[in-house]
Amino acid sequence: MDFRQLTYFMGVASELHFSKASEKMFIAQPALSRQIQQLEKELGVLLFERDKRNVKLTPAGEYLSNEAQKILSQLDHIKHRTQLIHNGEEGEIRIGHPGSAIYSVIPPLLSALKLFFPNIKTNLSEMLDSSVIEALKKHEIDVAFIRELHPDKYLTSKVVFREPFALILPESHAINENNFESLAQVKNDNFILPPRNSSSVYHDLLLRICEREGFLPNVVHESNYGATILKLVEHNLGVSVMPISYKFSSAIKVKFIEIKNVPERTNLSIIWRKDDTNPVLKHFLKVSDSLDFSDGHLLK
Amino acid sequence: MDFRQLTYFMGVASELHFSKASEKMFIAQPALSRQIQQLEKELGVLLFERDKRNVKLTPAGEYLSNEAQKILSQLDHIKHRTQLIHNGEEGEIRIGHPGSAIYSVIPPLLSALKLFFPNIKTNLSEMLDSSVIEALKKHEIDVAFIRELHPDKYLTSKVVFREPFALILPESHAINENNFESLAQVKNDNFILPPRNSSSVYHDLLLRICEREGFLPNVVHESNYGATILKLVEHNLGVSVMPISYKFSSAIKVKFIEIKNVPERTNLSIIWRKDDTNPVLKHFLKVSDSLDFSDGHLLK
DNA sequence: ATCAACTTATGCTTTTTAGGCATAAATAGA
DNA sequence: TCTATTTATGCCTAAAAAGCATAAGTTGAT
Repeated sequence: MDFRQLTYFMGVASELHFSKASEKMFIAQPALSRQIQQLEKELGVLLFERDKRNVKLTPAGEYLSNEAQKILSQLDHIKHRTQLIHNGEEGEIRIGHPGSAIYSVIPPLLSALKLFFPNIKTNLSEMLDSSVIEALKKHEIDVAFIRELHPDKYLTSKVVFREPFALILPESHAINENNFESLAQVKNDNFILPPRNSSSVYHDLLLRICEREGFLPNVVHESNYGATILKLVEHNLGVSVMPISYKFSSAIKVKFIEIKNVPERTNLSIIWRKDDTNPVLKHFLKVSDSLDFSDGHLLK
Repeated sequence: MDFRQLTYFMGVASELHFSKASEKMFIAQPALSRQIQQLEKELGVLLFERDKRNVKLTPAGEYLSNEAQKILSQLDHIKHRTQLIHNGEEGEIRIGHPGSAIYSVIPPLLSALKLFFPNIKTNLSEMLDSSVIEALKKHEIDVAFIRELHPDKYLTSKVVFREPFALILPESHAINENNFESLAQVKNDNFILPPRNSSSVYHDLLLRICEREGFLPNVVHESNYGATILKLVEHNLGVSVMPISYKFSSAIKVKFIEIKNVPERTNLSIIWRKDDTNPVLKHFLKVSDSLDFSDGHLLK
């Protein structure tokens, strides 16, 4: 049973006339007759009752024509969707990201993606930098945002966003936007930071700044999650330094004071498998290229 | 896109290895490679990523393999059911019948049909003899039970059941099983019968009997429907003569007295289109042939 | 009754497609 | 570097499909 035969069968079934059907399908009538005969022979089923004058469907033919109709249109549909997927216009992309990215690049990126590729689904997983590499290699995600880059043979990455740090203070803290001048002013405060091993960027950059200011921060609490750190600050357990995009996290009773007049910035990079040929990824990268994540642009 | 190609594609998709797949499907590996290439070319879609060492599905190939799987098994199913229908083991038969047949041949016939052909559906339409011929010719029904035969070029019929008449009396009537001897005893009663034009059998047979007994029945009500006649008798509006199988209609307050000692009988025939090739009909006729509807057998 | 018109089936030939074999090309691993 | 492995390509053969001519059967008109 061949799709060609099935198509021919549908032609005859709708015309109930071999000659007319053969014209419509641009083949000679004997060829058509024989294809139908073959189909009937293969099935062991008479599909048409024909005398020399009239052609009509048998009950089995009736049934087959209904079902074949469905199958053929399903097939068209599948063909079409396969092509969409090939072109990357349909599909899913699984994105790993640090919590902070939710406050910066992710919203405009998803909007743009939806706009240009309405049939691409996204699947977001918040994860720590330390899990991202493994998740990519295990094919658990297709692309990720990451703050800290480790060169890797199988991965490619690109910086997409660069932002200053902010000093995070409890509402009641004496320092504010107006009287803040440098980190030296909090040299005696307790600090809450991510653990050194899971995220060396903050540490190293912060240490560099502090070093210039002539002190070492006294870390009394550690947490991997930005939201947790914010809560601890809110409860007066210390101060912190975080990417300024956390300002948009609607954290309450906490002050964000941009640390200006220092060169240090934190990067957000996008990272993916070098050999990933999924066309959806290409579109994702294209869309993220097209957006302007330049410093501050998204932080208004 | 060809059914064969899809099957080959599924073979490679499940093995992810052209050579192994080709062995499993008993064709040479180059032939298989080429068929996949053709499919890819036709779709304009890369289905496998192959380097010289590994073969894996692209996202589009992944999608297609899921869908093709479904399509192929659907197709198997359809093939099978088409064959069942061809063999008459599946399908529907639409049966026209007079109300009375519900009390005689229909129950055992449907049971037997269900037993031997569990996938044949039946569709019963109660109709008057006068509608049956037209309904058959319009293909509204496939077969019918009928009391009165009119020879017809396009129809074939066969008597399947023969039964005596019964005298139908209201419960209060003086005559009963014991004192009944002949119809002459009700010669002065009012009669309720079907109209002469719609069903001449009762009339003609009844008139023949009455004639022998030396009277003419006085018809005061007419109805086409047995159930109606029984109701009228129940309400003391007259007496009637009907096929004895109405005894099983659970009519209440009505007496059925078999008219013995007369040769007249009413036939129930089965009738169908001579040229009907529907295999379900063949089975239906075979089953009805196999049942013993001999006089009285079903009337215990 | 015969003939013309029409419709599907069959015989034969050509064209197209599929499949096989040998082998190239490429790559991983010893 | 060599071997084993695996997919792709060239070329030929075999099978299948399609075309053309025409047979065979049926209907309806003259």
